[in-house]
Amino acid sequence: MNQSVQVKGGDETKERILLAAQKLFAERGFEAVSLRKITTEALANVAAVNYHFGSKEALIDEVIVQHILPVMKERMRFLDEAERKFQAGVVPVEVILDAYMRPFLTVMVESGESRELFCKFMGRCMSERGDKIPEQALRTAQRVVKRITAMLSETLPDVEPEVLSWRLHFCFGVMAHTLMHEDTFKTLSKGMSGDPDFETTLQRMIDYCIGGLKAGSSALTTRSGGQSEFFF
Amino acid sequence: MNQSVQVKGGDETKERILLAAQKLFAERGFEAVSLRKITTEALANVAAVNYHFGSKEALIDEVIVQHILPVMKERMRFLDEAERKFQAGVVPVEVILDAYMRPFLTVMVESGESRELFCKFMGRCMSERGDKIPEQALRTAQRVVKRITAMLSETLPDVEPEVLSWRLHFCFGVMAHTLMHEDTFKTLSKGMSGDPDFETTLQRMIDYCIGGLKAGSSALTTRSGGQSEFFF
DNA sequence: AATTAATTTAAACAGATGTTTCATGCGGGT
DNA sequence: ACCCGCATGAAACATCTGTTTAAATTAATT
Repeated sequence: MNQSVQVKGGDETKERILLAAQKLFAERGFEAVSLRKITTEALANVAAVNYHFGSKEALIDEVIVQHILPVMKERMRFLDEAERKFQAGVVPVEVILDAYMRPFLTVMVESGESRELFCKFMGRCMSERGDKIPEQALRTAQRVVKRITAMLSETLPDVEPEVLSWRLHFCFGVMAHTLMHEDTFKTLSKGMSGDPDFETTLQRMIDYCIGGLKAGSSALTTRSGGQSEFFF
Repeated sequence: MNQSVQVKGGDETKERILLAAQKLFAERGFEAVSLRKITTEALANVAAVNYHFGSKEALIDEVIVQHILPVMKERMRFLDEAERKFQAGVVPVEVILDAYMRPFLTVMVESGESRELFCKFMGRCMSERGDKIPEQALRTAQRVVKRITAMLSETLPDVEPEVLSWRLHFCFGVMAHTLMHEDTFKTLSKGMSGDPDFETTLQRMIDYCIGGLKAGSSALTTRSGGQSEFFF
């Protein structure tokens, strides 16, 4: 029994690098952060990155997967729960959207990460890396989106499939933009209302997206709802 | 009669650089494109950038201003038109949103730029440069957003100011994400419907955003609507 | 035609980039 | 004890980054 023997300290270096990378990626973006900055922050050697991960690109992929997979799994869990609860009829839009967006909150909380860093990182994943998600995360993401699309079209049978696909992507846009700039938006609410927690932001996004998904459409119809390459 | 004397060919080099920069920025992002790649594409010397613009950052700013200002002016024009037309009562949401989003289309058309490049460039402006718009464009952008916010709160008096501010930013998100990934989304509609033009995309965004702006909100209220630093 | 200014060029700048090499240290296993 | 696989470290790799220099070229003015 010796498969990957790191009984004691093991590769705490690897962990430190992953942590530093996530922080710096969140703050400055994937392209903008150099390996030196990462390894300095992680108190490690430059070569350690290529030793443990193979390349910068591979490091990026691993940080992304490590953050996205839990979100996807949580989404699946919420969707399961929703379908169990509403197995009599269709699942309401707000429940689907909640299952889609809330995981960001739950995963953030249980990972104990700072809200700002987590949000920015996720936002960057969507806006800077939306078209090159690592294979591993991609498959899960595809399953989630397919499932949500299916559930939504049951709940909103009046919305044409193609229009629904577009509107779902609009929901992505809302999320990506909001996560990215959550810290900036908080100044939106710096009256006496204090620091609105993420729960408030979440609810605002959901309210808005419900309205968007249910909206009437002004004629202009085309056929066939496809699937794009975006899966956050 | 000699202020900035470039009567004939003048600074066509400057133009070529601006054009090449805009193209490459659209394709790969601001940080990712080097001056060498730009000057090679523009058939110019590397030093030409620093000669004509001063620095890479200044070049970026100029490309952005050059693209954003026309959009802002067009928005103002549409808003004027709308207020003239509806001076009797309030301006409908769809008209405000149209005035806000359509300028992308009109400016794109009259500048004769490729749709894909134009969209991606604008999308990148919003998602990568949202928090550092050059001063010149910032002032105009602020005026536009202030005005739209004011008009919207007249049209939707039931939506609290703070909620409305958030929802307007959600509209930004929809636009940014959509512009960024318009080319990808087009595969969404590659049934027999052919290539949906931007007019269709525009209408879909507007429909969705109308729904979002008008949406009911689930309790959860706080006070005071502020203004953030985002002005696209 | 001579002078001046504006533009373009090749070359070099100092520093940063991702990656590789090779020597060193550390740990348990037989 | 030895050895071996794993992990680290300092240094060098070649290439690329934005910017600057100073000479060469072009164009406009007098």
